[in-house]
Amino acid sequence: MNYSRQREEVLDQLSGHKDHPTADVIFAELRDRDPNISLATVYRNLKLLAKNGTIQKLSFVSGADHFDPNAEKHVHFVCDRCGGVFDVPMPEADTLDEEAARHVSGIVTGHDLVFHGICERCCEAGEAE
Amino acid sequence: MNYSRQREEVLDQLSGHKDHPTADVIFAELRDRDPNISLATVYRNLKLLAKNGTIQKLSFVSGADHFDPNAEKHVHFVCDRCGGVFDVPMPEADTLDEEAARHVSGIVTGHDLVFHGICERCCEAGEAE
DNA sequence: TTATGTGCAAATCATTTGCAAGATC
DNA sequence: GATCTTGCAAATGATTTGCACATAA
Repeated sequence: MNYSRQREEVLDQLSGHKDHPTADVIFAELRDRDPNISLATVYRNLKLLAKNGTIQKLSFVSGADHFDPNAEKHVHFVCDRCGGVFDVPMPEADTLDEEAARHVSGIVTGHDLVFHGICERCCEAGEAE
Repeated sequence: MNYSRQREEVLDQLSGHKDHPTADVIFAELRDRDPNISLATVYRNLKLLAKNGTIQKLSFVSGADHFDPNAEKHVHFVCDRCGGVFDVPMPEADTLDEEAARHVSGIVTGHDLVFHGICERCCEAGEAE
């Protein structure tokens, strides 16, 4: 894989997010810095970075895919009000695959665990009304 | 909601599946019985049935949405070889929301838990090679 | 006979791809 | 200079929608 300025910008921009944005959010933000960057390039690089294990693609939210700068598998939380995707530190989830293996007749290789609800920020915004 | 033959057919066809098919699979199957049914009608009725709680839409598999004739929340298993989606009886998952609430600063209302792996049938097919 | 539901085709949204031009090694 | 990457526009796949016609209550 050759170096590319655009790829570095994409990774850079994604890394600055604590929520896990979609490709078009990254694209819109990058356009300010680099008005010529194209959406296709953002998609291509996010895909590439996910494939080589630098980042992680989150496909479990309905609608567009989200991207997580942390490639390690972990638990997520989706706010059903604002659509934001956040991390959940939850070590209890580490044993889930072994538990599932007892209930499944095939081979279990991993899992996705995603909680839904209302994030702190949206809860506060709701109270203020 | 009025009665409609097409809606009944859609529910009927979905209910006959132990895996959880996509809209276009249902559509292709129904075309045999009812050559005039349209894909839009299948989508409309699946959406309607999901909204009124008769069935459940599964959006966590990448690619097209899958539909589950059982509207009760439960654990799923996705075969990464054949793409099939199956149920996993796993009572341990019932306490996950309470556990997550301890790690999340917002409100937790539910979760999706999906295991990945190779289903029994694909395992057997693999051995036979 | 009014509200709903249908079929079709066109529209929309997310994502990918072909291709000629530009950047990297 | 050969290979990789980009930008753009067109293509693709999943899903939705507008509209005139058909059906249910």
